Amino acid sequence: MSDKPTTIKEIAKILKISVSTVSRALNDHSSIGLTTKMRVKKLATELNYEPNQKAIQFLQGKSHIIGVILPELSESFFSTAISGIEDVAYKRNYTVLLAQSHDDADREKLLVEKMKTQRVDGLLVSVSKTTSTYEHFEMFKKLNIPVVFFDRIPPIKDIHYVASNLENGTYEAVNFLLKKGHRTIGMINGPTTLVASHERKEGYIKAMISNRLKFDPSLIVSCDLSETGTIDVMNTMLNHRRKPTAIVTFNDYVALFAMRYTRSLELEGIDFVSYANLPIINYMDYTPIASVEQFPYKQGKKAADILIDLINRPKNETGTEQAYFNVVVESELIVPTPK
Amino acid sequence: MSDKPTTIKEIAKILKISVSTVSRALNDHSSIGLTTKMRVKKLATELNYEPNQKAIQFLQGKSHIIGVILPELSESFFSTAISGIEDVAYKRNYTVLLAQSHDDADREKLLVEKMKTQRVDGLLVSVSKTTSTYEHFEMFKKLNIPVVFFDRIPPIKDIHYVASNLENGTYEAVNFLLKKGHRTIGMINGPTTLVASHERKEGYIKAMISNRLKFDPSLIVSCDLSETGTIDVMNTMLNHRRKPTAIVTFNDYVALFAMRYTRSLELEGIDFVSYANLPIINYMDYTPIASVEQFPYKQGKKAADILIDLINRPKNETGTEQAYFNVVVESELIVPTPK
DNA sequence: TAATTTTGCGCAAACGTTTGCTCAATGGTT
DNA sequence: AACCATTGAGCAAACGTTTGCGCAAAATTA
Repeated sequence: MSDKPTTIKEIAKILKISVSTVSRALNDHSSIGLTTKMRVKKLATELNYEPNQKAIQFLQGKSHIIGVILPELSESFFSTAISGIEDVAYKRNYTVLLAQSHDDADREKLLVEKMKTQRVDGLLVSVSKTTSTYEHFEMFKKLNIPVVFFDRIPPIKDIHYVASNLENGTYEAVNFLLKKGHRTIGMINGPTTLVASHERKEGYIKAMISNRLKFDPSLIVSCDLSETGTIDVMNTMLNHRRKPTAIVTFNDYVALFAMRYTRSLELEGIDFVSYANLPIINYMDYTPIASVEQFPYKQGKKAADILIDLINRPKNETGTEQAYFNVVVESELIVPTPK
Repeated sequence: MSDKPTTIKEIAKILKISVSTVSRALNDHSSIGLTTKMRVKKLATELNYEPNQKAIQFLQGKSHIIGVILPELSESFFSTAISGIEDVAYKRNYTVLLAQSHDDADREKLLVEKMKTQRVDGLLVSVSKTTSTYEHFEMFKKLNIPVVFFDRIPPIKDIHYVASNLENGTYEAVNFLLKKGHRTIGMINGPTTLVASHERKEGYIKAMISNRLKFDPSLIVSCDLSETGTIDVMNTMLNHRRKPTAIVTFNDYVALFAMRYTRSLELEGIDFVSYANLPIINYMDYTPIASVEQFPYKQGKKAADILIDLINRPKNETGTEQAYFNVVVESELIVPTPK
């Protein structure tokens, strides 16, 4: 019966016109008469015709697939981002080829190869923590396949990327705490190698300065983000000559560790502000009083949009300087309304 | 330079042999001489040849894409499952076309259409909460495209599915609580329409009976899984003539709601056991003392494997009864070792 | 009315690969 | 020496669609 999908040929045969006419009619080409168009379209819908994407993609040398390589699909930040990527891809008629590196540089490299084999039209990557070489990405550039980095940006030049700017979010966070009356605000920052750590620090400083307060560098401490590391820096904080009454932490995990620790010491009254990684925070008993939202969904959308734009940009004339998209998604302080 | 990928044609031209010979040589066809094979393969690797998947897929009428429709990508259960699906698809050379229904039946229907348009070779679905009609899936059956349901199974006949059996996990959970000395065990179950609710109940009953205890149906209450709903049923529980000393909850969210509520009443000493949805539970202060693991990763893997098997099964001779895969992944009680 | 433009449509090539068929050359058997 | 089997390789079709080019008929202009 309806076993094999209808093709353009069959429509042509039934209507006794040529395949090309049918094709053009369906694509609303200007050189086809209105009546013919109508007839073709009518029959097409009757026969439930749907163009064979494979054939089109093959013919046009486009796979209409974008590769997405992320460290961990099951991490909330990334799965939310995927959600955004998928929504855009869907809307723009692209397919998402998904892969996860599990934060392993070797596997990541393999995946990049695989993506090449699959002839993806573009690549969206959040690099693994352990990635230290980047030739596999350079290769894509040579092949003229656009690559957009996303959230975790490698430290190389001439790349497209989308990342969140944590400076202003942090600024708002610190400002919020200042407005609440806090004067001694600690910050548990991440490793100094991360761009993200630097941005957080800048935001902190900016907030202090704009409130005409002196910036005390010793109130910002680096942390390896583990639980024991967090406890260590908390001890430093709590023994500081100026004991903070509020603390900004690098992420939700650190916040939870720190809060758990202070409670175990039966310390009360320290306000925590964090960066939103965990939607589940809504279900918890003790949570930061505010958090900086990084909009992973939005970031994913943006990155996908840029990638697809790049894929469809007019052939870059050789010799012309290539422009690089460096998009920054602003972060924002979210203060939950108490229920 | 290396702008356009190498094709089989170029290899043929360089070696002054025909395209078909090259193709066969690369595919280790028996009718090609060893020397020719060697020459071809050597040049192929030198030229970095990689077959154009699109062309092959087009020619063979196979897209090598499996569609995956899930309610929410960012929910941990599903993103973990995806992880498993992706790993299998990757290994078996399939591409995952991802889409999320956001638990909206209409969107789900649209997505199914889209999948059809994209000519997926197979479909993996966890149906949305609001889905109540299933013709769009029937259509796939007519087109001879296999569909495997997964975790959330629609209540219709003659389908392939993979789901977890919660009966034995629940049995273990209740048993565990009984061993701990509890005699009055409550259960906050989900809507009675769900298969999952039924299985949980069966497991509960089985555990009671095998311990020679009387089963009290009034200790099992249905809940809409919302926070207010949870509080309602908790009130019922707490005012029960036999107040439970332990409660099995439908999922982690319900457990958290319930635990928060009991703490707000300054009630202590009720043990909770839940079903593992949330990895983040490790970071929390108050958690269930045990949980039933449903192995979403394993389920995803299994479902993907079955789907791809179905895709590649020999053409089902008309008239032959079709066999349906109904795979059950056993659940298991996990008791965290206290740190 | 003749010359020109416009309109509407068909022909055929192209995309990269696989595969059934054909066929020549080689080697082995009577 | 005549015959057959095997081996190795080429020809060409096929998959479904798009698109440049060509061409006839109709419509417009001069």
